[in-house]
Amino acid sequence: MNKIVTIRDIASHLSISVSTVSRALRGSYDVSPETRERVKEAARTLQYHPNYHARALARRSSYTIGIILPYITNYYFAAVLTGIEEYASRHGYHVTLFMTQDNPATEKIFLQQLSPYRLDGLLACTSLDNSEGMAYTRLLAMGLPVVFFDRALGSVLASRVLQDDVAGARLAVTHLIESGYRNIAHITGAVNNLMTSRRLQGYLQALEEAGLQQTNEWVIHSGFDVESGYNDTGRLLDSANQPDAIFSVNDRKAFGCLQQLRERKITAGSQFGLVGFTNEPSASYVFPRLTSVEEPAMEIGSESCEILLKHIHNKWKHAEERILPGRLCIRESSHR
Amino acid sequence: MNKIVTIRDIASHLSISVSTVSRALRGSYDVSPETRERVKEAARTLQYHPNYHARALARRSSYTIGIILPYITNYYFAAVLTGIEEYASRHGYHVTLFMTQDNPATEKIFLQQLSPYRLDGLLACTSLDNSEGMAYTRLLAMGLPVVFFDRALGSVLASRVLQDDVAGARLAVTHLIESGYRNIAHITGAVNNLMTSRRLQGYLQALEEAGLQQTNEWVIHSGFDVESGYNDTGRLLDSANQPDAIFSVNDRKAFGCLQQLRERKITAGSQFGLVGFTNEPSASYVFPRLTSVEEPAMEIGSESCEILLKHIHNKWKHAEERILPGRLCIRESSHR
DNA sequence: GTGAAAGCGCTAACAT
DNA sequence: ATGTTAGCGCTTTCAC
Repeated sequence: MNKIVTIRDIASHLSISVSTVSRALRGSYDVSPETRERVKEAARTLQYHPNYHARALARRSSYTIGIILPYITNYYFAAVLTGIEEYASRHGYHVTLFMTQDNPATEKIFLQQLSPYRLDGLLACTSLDNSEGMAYTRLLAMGLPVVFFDRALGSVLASRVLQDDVAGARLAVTHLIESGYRNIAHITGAVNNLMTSRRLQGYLQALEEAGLQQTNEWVIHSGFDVESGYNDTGRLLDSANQPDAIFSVNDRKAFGCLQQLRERKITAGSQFGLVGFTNEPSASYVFPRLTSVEEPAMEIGSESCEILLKHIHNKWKHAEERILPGRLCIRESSHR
Repeated sequence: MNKIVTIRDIASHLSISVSTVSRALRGSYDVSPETRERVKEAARTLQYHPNYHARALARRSSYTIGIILPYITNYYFAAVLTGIEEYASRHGYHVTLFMTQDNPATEKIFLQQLSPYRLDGLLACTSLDNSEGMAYTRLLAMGLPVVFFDRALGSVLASRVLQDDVAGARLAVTHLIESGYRNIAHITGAVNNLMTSRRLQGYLQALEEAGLQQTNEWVIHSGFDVESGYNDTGRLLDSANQPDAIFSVNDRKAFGCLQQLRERKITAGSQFGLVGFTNEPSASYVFPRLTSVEEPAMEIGSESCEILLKHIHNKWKHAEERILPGRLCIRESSHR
């Protein structure tokens, strides 16, 4: 590495003191316009580049936030992260990424490495099976602001940004009802999962509001993937009490559902209604195109980052919960 | 923020010197097992957390690498980034993310902020319209190792990891030919784009190898999105000289193609052959399921990170180019 | 408006 | 094997 140009070099080059250079460089107070210009000019010609670690050390703040999330190969998280990065970088913050692969052990390891001496704040989406918030509580106690997004630990007192799963699910199911479907099943994830239970709740509410009967038979809990959707739909269609529509907890399961329907020569969007959740781009590539509840992924990202920065700047002292509404994107799969 | 526990505190608590503590803490040489244990014990009880910025300042190395890329909402880049993050964190490196939105101006701004005083290395995928590599050359000259992935600037002498687009395209087209299709068109991106020209080259090679005639009519340049695929396919099917198969430069265009075929009641996978490129997950959600050339996205990520770390550790002095092969995933859309 | 000086927390010679 | 010490580059009182 070549010799490093520091503010000291600028100072001696200009025969002024380092403190003046320091002040001039971040265009701050108490420095005459002329000196400021001379300093900036010198910085340019000497090819000065600030050392962020030195700054972070002296200032005890690094202008860097950490993001903990399961993965980014699914559209939803990629969009959330995009929202975060965009907001953060627009406000002068950098973003370090920690991908847990949805593994609580990996998450824990990351968490143990972190501290306020490294990061100004943390945005986290916990692993699915993570139940204990100790590591987060420790970080908060050390003075590191934490904001949860999408998934939050109930045991940890921190701000959180979630989407309105209940309302979204109600929207979806009400739409199916209005389209003329009456026997609406719900395929969803594991029973103890928070997202599962919220979307189920919305499903049940919608049925109730419409005076439709609820049957346990029509609620199938399994995985969140395409194959589970395929299998769940198979089970429903094989049962004596066949539904004529399905509300799927997410798009991926809905894609599996489409496949199953296709194999049975059941036309989705006329004989059979289908609505998904997430509204990933592929929802409009499949056939028939999938009606889906759009999750406000980018907004979740940017709003959680906004809250985090407020915490960092000490604007907000206490935890806030923000719940963002979704929006129904109506396509062919829910026609009648 | 609470009072900070430093190695000095541990030292005085144990009545030993800070250097011993420092050495003991990163389990290094020249420290007796007993002291090491006592130090680690004290660190735990005193709730010591290392200050990475202080360390980075003293060591002139931050164990952090930067990633510049256009976006992550498409599957390919998300997978590459996953490969990078996984490799990096497994080797003790952290990853800071810079998303350019494929905008050269944004890219340039990021690049100007960066320096070896902040990062140990940089992994970059340049914006599509970026032609000038000055900023990268400057960084390299400052001693910051840079490795390009997926897209590289010809003008910059740095290592790069790319996929074998030519071979992949040849694979795709040869497969169509072997399936019995003879009139194979190619829908692709802008003429001056590097990916476009490489995949086109593979397409032409395959035709030539099979002794099939090449027609300019059957090569359509437009955008990379679904809609372009839809439109391009429309043009081809409206032309006097109709193809019976399409090799699409990517999956998204292929999805548009499927839509167009569907509207015209042309059955892909029997009347008409179709192969895409990328093999994103949705390739197997659509109907008929899309045959596609799988891009080794994760590997591109991990291998570029591997090369970068070698540069950082000064193992490799000069630039290396690595070209990874793809693999054809055969599904229904290319049957006959 | 500008300067001197004391750190920020850690590392790495060098000495012992 | 352990200690002493001089920084790493920047910020920030506190004087003037």
